[in-house]
Amino acid sequence: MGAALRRQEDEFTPRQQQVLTAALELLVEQGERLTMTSVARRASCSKETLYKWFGDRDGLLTATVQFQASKVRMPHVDRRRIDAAVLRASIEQFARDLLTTISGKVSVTLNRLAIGHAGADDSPLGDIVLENGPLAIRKRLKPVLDAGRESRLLRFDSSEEAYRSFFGLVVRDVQIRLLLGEAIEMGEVEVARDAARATEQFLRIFGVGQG
Amino acid sequence: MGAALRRQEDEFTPRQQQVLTAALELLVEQGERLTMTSVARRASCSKETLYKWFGDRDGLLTATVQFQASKVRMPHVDRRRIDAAVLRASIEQFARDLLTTISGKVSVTLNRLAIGHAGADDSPLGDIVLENGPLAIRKRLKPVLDAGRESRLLRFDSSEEAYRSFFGLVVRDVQIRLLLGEAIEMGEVEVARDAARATEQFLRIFGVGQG
DNA sequence: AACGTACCGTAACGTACGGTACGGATGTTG
DNA sequence: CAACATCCGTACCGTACGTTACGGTACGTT
Repeated sequence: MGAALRRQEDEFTPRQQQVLTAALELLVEQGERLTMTSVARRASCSKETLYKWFGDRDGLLTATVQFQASKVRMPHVDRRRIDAAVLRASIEQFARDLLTTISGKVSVTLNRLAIGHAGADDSPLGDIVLENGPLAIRKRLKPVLDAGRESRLLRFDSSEEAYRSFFGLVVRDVQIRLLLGEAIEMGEVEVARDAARATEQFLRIFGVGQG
Repeated sequence: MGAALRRQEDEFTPRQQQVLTAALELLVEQGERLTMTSVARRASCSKETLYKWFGDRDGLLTATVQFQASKVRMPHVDRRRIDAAVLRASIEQFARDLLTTISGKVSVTLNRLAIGHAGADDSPLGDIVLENGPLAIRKRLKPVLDAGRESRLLRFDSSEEAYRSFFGLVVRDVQIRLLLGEAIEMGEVEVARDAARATEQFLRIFGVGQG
């Protein structure tokens, strides 16, 4: 997590945040083919201002991703005492959060953007997106997993490995299919069902006793 | 699986295959920003020929993806009789295949390409890539899973659902991290280790008895 | 009132690249 | 050889878009 990856929300003036919001909208609507002209028009600002504030097109895109990342504030859950029911509920909640995040339009759009840029230049978009999405949830989940282990409810060697299996069980092929353009219905019902199933399976693997 | 998604290898003349190979190389090297000129130069052909053969840039890219897909011939495994050891070995082999495929440079490149195009136009690239990668493996794995169920070695309601959990356990966050540009070492050793772990976990969830 | 600053709107520039046209070389058929 | 097809090499066209330049306006400061 380099200094450039996280950025405080108040580093952007309100007017700049309007511009970035417009850019994000256009990104969701049109993807990578947004033009500087379209952003200026949507945000009712001049192109000169865009270039003064963000340097160039890449700077605008980077700022947009950072802006979005700065909006995601994570409540920090850290439980010392925990029982089986609380543990299960916590894990299931994280599964819901993760699924909701990655199936959202903004997430799909920004992941597409970062993936597109990962091939060519060495822009920091990939790191920012990675840091903002899965890794953020992982940071929050880790103390829960550790507490579960200390309470003899979970068994694993590395919380890193446990989290990655959790990620796989929750996300499965949903993310890649969404990125590839498949129209998958992921409403509250589907998210809840998948989260419950993933939690069940996770506890089957890492839970102690009958889970 | 529409007719356009699969294409026989011999639908392309040898010279055309040379051109497509060159295009694939450039795609891996430079990603989406390959130009028609660069393809013509690399393949020692004229741009006019490119347009005559493939229509336009999108047609060339589509043909390239189809060409790559046509090269992946899958041996069809279909076992009627099966025991626990064979089942485990088969599943583990599929896990290795899947991991090897998705962590390959060509796979990463073509997935990036298809994801980039999924945002804007409705090009068939996404479907082709999906069909060629995970779904191809799924088709091969399904009879094995079914045989496992019939032999009372596995328990699941839907083989579709079982496969998707298998996919998640195998791939985890590797694919998205690769797509986002992270340099993950995935040699034979890592693939084998991950495949063994995923198989273990899969059997823990879906296996009957102590697995 | 005068000035500087910040910003909008728009016109213009430069260029990269998709796509087309044409000449010439090579090979094939009759 | 003649006629024709295929395809290479290259010059060229049109356009979209990133980037810059510039004139005009609103507003705060002195």
